[in-house]
Amino acid sequence: MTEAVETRHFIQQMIDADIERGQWGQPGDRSVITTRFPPEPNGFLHIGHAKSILLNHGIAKEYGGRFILRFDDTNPVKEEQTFVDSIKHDVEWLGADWDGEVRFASDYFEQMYDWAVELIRKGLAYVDEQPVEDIRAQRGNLKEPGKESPYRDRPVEESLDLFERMKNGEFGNGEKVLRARIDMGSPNMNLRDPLMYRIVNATHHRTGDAWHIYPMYDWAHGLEDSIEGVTNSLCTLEFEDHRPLYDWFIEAINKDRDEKIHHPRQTEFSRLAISYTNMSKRYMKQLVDEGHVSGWDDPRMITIAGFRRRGYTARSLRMLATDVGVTKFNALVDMGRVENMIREDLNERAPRRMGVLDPVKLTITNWGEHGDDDRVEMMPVANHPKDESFGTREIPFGKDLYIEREDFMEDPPKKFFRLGPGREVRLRAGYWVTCTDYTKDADGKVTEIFCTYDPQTRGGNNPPPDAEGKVRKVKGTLHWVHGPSAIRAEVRQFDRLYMAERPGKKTGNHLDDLNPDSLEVLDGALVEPSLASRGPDEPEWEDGIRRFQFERQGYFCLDPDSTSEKPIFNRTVTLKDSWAKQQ
RNA sequence: AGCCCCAUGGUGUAAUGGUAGCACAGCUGGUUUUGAUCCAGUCAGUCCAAGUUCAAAUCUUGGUGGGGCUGCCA
Repeated sequence: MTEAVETRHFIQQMIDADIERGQWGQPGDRSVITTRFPPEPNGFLHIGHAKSILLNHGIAKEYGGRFILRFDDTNPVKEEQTFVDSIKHDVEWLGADWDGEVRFASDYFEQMYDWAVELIRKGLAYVDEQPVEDIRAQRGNLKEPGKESPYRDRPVEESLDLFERMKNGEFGNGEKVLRARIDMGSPNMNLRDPLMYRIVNATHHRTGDAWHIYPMYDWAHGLEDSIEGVTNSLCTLEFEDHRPLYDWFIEAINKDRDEKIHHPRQTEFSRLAISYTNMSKRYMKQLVDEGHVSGWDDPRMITIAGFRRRGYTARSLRMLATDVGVTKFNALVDMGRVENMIREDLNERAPRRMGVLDPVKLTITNWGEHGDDDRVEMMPVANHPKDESFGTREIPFGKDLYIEREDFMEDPPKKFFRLGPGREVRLRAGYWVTCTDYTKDADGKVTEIFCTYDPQTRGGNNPPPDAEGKVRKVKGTLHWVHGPSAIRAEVRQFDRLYMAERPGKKTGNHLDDLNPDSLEVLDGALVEPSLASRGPDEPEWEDGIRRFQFERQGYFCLDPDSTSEKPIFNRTVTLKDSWAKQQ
């Protein structure tokens, strides 16, 4: 055994060095470290956001600093209060508590405006009034440099006047913009006199009609970070080319200024990508809008809400975030890893139950040999095979049972360790039974299985040795339910939404890769009666969602659609199945 | 094509000029009243080329491959 060495990712190492050097104040002061998660409230959060949230929150906590939740609400036409609410809920659910009040970029509009005026005064920004097409054409392209706007050198007073009138709502949408005066010949497109403000005459979800101009991302973002004292502005790789602009704006404000504003450090890391999924908000919206899924929280969706409804725990997502690490490499994480994380968590924490998803009737023919056909025996069974603290419960066993249809074969191969004519199996925590007969309907579907039980195997225990000292053995153990006491339930089984590793890669349309069988609803499942109410062995799940392992089947959670008459269970993930793999 | 970024087993990730390690997956075996779990073992890697150096996954140069950038979105 070698010592487990804690390895620190490149961002942690950079922050360590910054602290040592005194980048943010006194050398060695860790508590200044401030991070933020800056979502735009225009949709639901997905698993990729979870990585970012957990990274930012984790760093702030590790250093004893602050983590800020800030809504980047700079585009009134796309943003809504409902998204603010759902995002707050998701961040909270993940366990990423933020420090202080939730912030909004819109709270800083006045300050940003003042700084923009300063830039105009310094000759670093100007009002352009060309049509959008002209501005676009003048930007040039990847090979050719741009051309300067005819308004680039207009007098400062003129820009000042126009900018104020833009603010006052004197112009229509798109009639004028404020641009930074940088370099139309820069090989970095972001530096070709980028827009700072555009005119949007729309009602903002928080500021109402107070503003007619709204700041662009590049101008606004660094200022928001600066105002909040963010030390480390962490974002994804595609913003790498924006960093020079991020720095330029802060420096432009600080130029010729006595009181310098805080200059955060932007660092980029690779976004989370998972096979058989797509993180595109546009794609997800299309799935919802066109009804390919039931909503943003459809358990097949990779939104945080979707994972939650599927039965994933926040802990499993945190484990995943740690597992995938933080790098600049464009990695593709296998969906199997995500599934392993929830298995690992739920294996430890989920109490065990029995439920038969696709039932077939099994009758014990020798149960009532002494005239007591209705006899029901209560069988004790452990709620967790490895953790005694879960305790035990009692489940009823009697003449009329149900087992899983796939656990019986009329003509089973040798390696099939389950039930077949003449074969003996153990019914978990029940008795050993031997199949003596079965019936089929006109379609050839098995309708009922007849067995005898061995009274010497109560609790599923081995029978006593025979005269020669040999103990009879069985290869298989099946789950089952007692018919008269079982609860009828709906079970929703999910498979991956897309069949392609990278949806849409081949044809350009992700819908082409949709899995037509991603949802299977089983209406006639039967589960043991203990599921009717919360058992003493059920953990205090932080989100209140009841989760179980249905033995030999997988992990399931109770869906909010459940009623008192009919519980609905969502299959979170199957158990690992080496038998299925053999097939 | 201009600029920027990236490259270690199948996958993800360490090694910060000095023994290429860990996890997951796979495979083999053991335990097992879940074909689960658990345990043991095992397979498998530095994109290519040149250079610097006693020593290169690590530094340099060139190539190859992948990603990003031409919204009045963020």
